Parts: sequence; C-alpha cells; structure tokens
Amino acid sequence: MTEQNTPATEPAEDLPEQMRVRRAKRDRMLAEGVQPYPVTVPRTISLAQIREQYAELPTDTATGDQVSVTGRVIFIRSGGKLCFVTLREGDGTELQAMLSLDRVGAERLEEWKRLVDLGDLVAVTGEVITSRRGELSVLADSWSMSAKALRPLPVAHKPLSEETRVRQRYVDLIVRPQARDTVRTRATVVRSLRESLFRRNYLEVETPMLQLLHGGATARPFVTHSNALDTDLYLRIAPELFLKRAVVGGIDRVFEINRNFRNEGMDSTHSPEFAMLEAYQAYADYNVMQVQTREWIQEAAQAVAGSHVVTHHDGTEVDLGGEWNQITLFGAISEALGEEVTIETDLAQLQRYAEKVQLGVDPKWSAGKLAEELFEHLVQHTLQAPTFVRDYPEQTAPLTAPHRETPGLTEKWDLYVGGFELATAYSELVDPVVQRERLHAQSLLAAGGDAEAMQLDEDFLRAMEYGMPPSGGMGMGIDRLLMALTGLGIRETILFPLVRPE
RNA sequence: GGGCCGCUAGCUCAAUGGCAGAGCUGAGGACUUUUAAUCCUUAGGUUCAGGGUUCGAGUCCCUGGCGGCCCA
Repeated sequence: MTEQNTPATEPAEDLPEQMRVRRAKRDRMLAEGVQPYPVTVPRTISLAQIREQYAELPTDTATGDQVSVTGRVIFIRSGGKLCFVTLREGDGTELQAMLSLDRVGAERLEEWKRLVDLGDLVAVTGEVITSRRGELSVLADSWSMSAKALRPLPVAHKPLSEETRVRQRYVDLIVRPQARDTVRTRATVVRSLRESLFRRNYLEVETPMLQLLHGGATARPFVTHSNALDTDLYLRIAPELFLKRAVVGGIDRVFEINRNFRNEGMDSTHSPEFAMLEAYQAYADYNVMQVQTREWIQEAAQAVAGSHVVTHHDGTEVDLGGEWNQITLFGAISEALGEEVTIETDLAQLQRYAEKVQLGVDPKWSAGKLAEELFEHLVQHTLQAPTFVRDYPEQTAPLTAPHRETPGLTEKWDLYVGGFELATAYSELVDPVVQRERLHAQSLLAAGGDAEAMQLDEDFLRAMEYGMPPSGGMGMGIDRLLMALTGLGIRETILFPLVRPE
C-alpha cells in the first residue's frame, strides 16, 4: 500500500489489491524492456488445428513438431520445475502447454511464475507432445506475453450473476462457452434466413432508419434531431412503408434484415432495439407467406441443430418439423370461452365476456381490439407448439387487405411459438383510396395524442397511387426466432442489449 | 404501472440486533506429469446510496438506485 509501483495516472489506493498486483507486473515488464502488449507474437497454428491433427497421438509421445500457439490462460498448475497451463482460444478450444526447467531455463520459468496470471493472453513456442497422463500439450521452448490482463477473471466454475453477464458481456464470453455459442447460433440463423430468401429470388435492400414520419406499425418511436435539416427525425419502428415503395417500383421480391426501435417497455421478451426480417412478395398472399415462413424457420432450425427438432438450453426438445397448427382468431376465442364469438359479435357482448374472464377493459377499445385482447388473455400463452392464428379484425390491422370471404376480417396471421408472437404476415392492402382512409384515421388518433398511432405519410400514399401489385408481406423478430430456437431470454440472444446506466 | 425477492472481499455466497466470515482468486513458500492440482503461511471490506430507530444496524424502519421473478 505504501509502494509507489503503479503509474501516477492510476489512483492506486482506489484499486483492489489484485488489480494493483497486475499493474505492477505490467510495470515490471516495461522496466525490464519486455512488451506487455507486443504488436505481434509468433503463431503458426491454431489450438483447434493441433487438436485435429494430433487427435490420435498416444500417451507420453514426442512428435518433434515445432509450433507456436496463442491463447488465454484459464487454468494454471505450477510446480517447482514444471508448470502446466491451460490455454483457450476464441472458438473455445482448449490446449495444455507445459513449461519445464530443462527446456525454457531457470530464468524464463521464474518469469513465467512471476508475471503470468489467470486471464492473460500468452504465446508459447515448443514441441507437440502428449503428457504422461495422455494430455495433448505444447512443451515450451519459449513463451511470451501477448497481452497482460489487468483485471482478474471471475471464478470459472461458478456462474456469473445474470446482471454481470449482460453488463460485461466480454467477461461472459471469456468464461462461459455457451455465451460464445449463442453468438455463433445467431450468426448461423441470420445467414440461414438470408440464404433461404436468396434461394427464392428475394433481393436484400436497406431502407431508411432515420425517418421524417413514423409508420408501418403501431408503436411509440424514438425521436432524434437533424441539425442539417433543423427538424426532428424518428428512428424507424418498421421498414414496411419503404419496402412497399420498392414493390411498387417493381422489386417484386424484397427483404430487409435490420434493426427497428420502439420506445416502449423492456422485459424478458421486449428490447427497445430489435432485429427484424421483413419480406414482401408480389402476386403472393398471406397463404404463400405462411408456407414460406414455416420453411425459413425450419431451414434455420436445420442450420442450427441439423434437424427440425431443436434442443433448448435447459435440455427440452422442441419439434418444429412438419406442418404447423392453424387456427382462426375468433375460433380460438370461441373455444376458450365456450361461446360462439365472431366478427359480428358486438362490443357490449364482448365486454360481458371480458368481465366473465376478469379481463380489464379500456373503454376506448373497439370490438376488434377487445377481441384481440381476449385472445391474448385466454389463448396466447397456451400456444407452445408453432401455431398460425389467422384472420384478424379490420379495426386492428389498418394495412391489411380485406378478407376475401368474410366482411370485417382481414387476411392477417400471427405465428406463435413457445407462447409468444414470433412473426406476422398480411395479404397487403394495396387499394390507395382505402389505404388513405385508414391512414387518415390513424393520423387523427396521432393528432389526438395517441403516441402509437401512425402519421399520415403522403409520399407513401403517392407511391401506392401508382399501383402496387397484390402482395404478401411478412415480418419476423430475429431475436425472438433465436429465443424460439434456443429457449434463451431476449437479453441473452442480443450480444450487447441496452441496460440502464450503472 | 403493481406485488414479492435480492444487492456483503476480484468472483460466488454465509453471518438471532452484539468481534463481518467461507470457498475460489491474490500474495509468500514447497513440489518435473498436473487436469477446478495438492500442502503450509497470509492479505483482502465505504456490507448499493442517503436518512431514521437503538447503548449497539449487514440485520429493523423510511426514501432513492440497480437487478430478478410474478402480475397488468
């Protein structure tokens, strides 16, 4: 504590002992003319390649093969004249290195014991061997520091608290292999979706995230400001209105995978920024999108698990194979209530049903909105196996085409898996006059203070007036797809989720 | 938004209102075949923050912060 062995720029007395010790080791290296953070270190082969090439090497064998390897120190077992260390590489592969007095010499062995801590990144050059216990190892002739860690690693064999996992994902990634697996799984899923859509001749585009008007969904937007335009801008809540402009222009199969932003609650299924796939296909409808969506998810499952049966992190298996259940919104409500409910059922009757099942009712709700609330209250959580819920009331789906058989309904489905909504699709409303009426009604709500209502996007309506082909459109939450495939919470599927300031 | 639970050493956790502890990690020492090595010695604390009750508060009360679970 009285030693002045840390640089003056560091408030030494504020640091825990273990961090002071590591800083002191760094300083000692510098004082001895050794780089604690060299620009390069020798590396001729990955740990994974060694494991692959020497998989069959028998116990206590010397190969004569010289290699240089790198990795993070995750276990140290040091003896007087022989030290063992377990190195781990980015892909999770671990390999043992051995440093013996007769190979590296007394001086370098002492420096190893003096300078190397758990968590450091080191490079080791030596011979590939197996130990007397049969452990594949690099028997060092020399070693060097790749990067000195100034903070101690958390205990490797106790789980990190959930909060630390999220706030310090880099630590989570270092100590928990599953955290790294999740990153890989997500990349695999996104790549699979892209390939699935490319195979069906969809084009990938990027549409504006900064928008003058927010639309395409009902949600509260984030507001930001453009100095150049001296105007407020919205972070998009959905790419829908721009993707439809693309379809108007003749991009007949189009999709985007990117972030949307919604200024709403944060919980185990909602993140303020979330990744979404949105896809449109001209001359298709919600039935076509239903088949494709199932195929894309099944192809993603295949990419991740090699099968349509995915295994969640808690070991439960979820079968996403075959055809999926299909029910109608009103059919599901009727079954749950034991009463016949249709689009014709009036608001007063629905309110009586709501009271019967102890659902709180907002007097501003339309009959359609109340029907949806009844569904969410009674049915949603029961839909564990993948289920398409079809045919929603017009009042709650302003951008959806009227149902071709039943007046008052629209051609929209929601896909539920594991009790939450994973995707939605419409036969798109392409009549510009009706579209204008619907958006005008929305804009009146917005002007009246409903922060979730859409604003009137005249440019979008102008585009529609040039004629949009009859189309199917779908949207799916990427984070939620990961949740469905892995069983993880949304904050585990997002690498760096938004957290409250510390 | 409401209810409940939690926040203590670098990490994971203990501690009837009565001396703040353990394991791992760290430091010093022993060990040339270890696998979360082992053995000996030892250091480490603004108990989330701020008030209050009390002779005495990690513990009880209040306010706030952060997190988790359940409900809306």
